[in-house]
Amino acid sequence: MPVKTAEILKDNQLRVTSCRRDVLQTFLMKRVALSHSDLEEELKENYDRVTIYRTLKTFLDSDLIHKVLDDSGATKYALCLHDVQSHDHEHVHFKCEKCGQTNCIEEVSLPRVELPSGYVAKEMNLLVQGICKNCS
Amino acid sequence: MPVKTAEILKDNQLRVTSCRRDVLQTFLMKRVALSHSDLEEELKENYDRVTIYRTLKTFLDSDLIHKVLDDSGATKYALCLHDVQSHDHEHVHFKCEKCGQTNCIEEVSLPRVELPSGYVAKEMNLLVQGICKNCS
DNA sequence: GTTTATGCAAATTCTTTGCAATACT
DNA sequence: AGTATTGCAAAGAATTTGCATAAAC
Repeated sequence: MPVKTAEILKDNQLRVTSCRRDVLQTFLMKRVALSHSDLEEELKENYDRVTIYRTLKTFLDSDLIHKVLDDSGATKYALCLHDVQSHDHEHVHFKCEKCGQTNCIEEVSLPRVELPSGYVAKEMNLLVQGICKNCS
Repeated sequence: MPVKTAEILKDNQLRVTSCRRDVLQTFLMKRVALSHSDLEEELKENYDRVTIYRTLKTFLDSDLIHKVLDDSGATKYALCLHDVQSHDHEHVHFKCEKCGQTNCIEEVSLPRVELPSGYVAKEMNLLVQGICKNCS
């Protein structure tokens, strides 16, 4: 178990617990958006369902993760580690219809969208669905 | 009760029932994305919760409505009536942080996004969050 | 008359809350 | 030692399924 996870938690003023480290580690390894049930699947031997819910909430509050839009109904989350210089509030995600995985596309930045007057945009999320690199 | 709803249902090879007409009518009147519970709120005197779920599923299968992305966890739906000449698979929605309403922005078309090679896009959904025209 | 939709009951799944025991700093 | 986190039980939403009745074609 790398120390990296402990450092990330400390950097975010969070107590270092093994559940938090393991959840963080799972995000780092999988590198795709994960739902609560994905994490539960992965970690249910070790941690209670409720603890995983609370861990996600804690990470969300600390902006360590963010919600990833999904049309499946399940709420998914992804890490936010790369956000300091890039645009914090613009996310492009790709969801593959074959393998079901959703990942952040970092190579692409969201084009400016001109909204009708009166609208103030604070955050933009683009979800592209189709076939991913691995499945095509 | 306008006949319009019956025609729309027939055009989509669906049986004309009063629940379907009322759900459709609600979408036509409200002109914003609605969740199951929004509809239940509106129609609970008349129809069972389950029937509304099934109506939504039927409409979804017929492409009469589509899912609207939302980061609140609740699944929202919107009508797809304007889709013949416009781009069927590109939706821009705006969710207001003040009033909570989500609506389709028809004035804006989604700019082309260049994906890394290997990716095939079939559908794109942009969710913009901020303050809407009415609340600003 | 045949097929499809509805309502009700009940089962599942998803998420949250309270509280005592435990782990972190 | 003091504070925050965890696990367990249980409550509360959200969603699905089965089946008999009712409505649509």
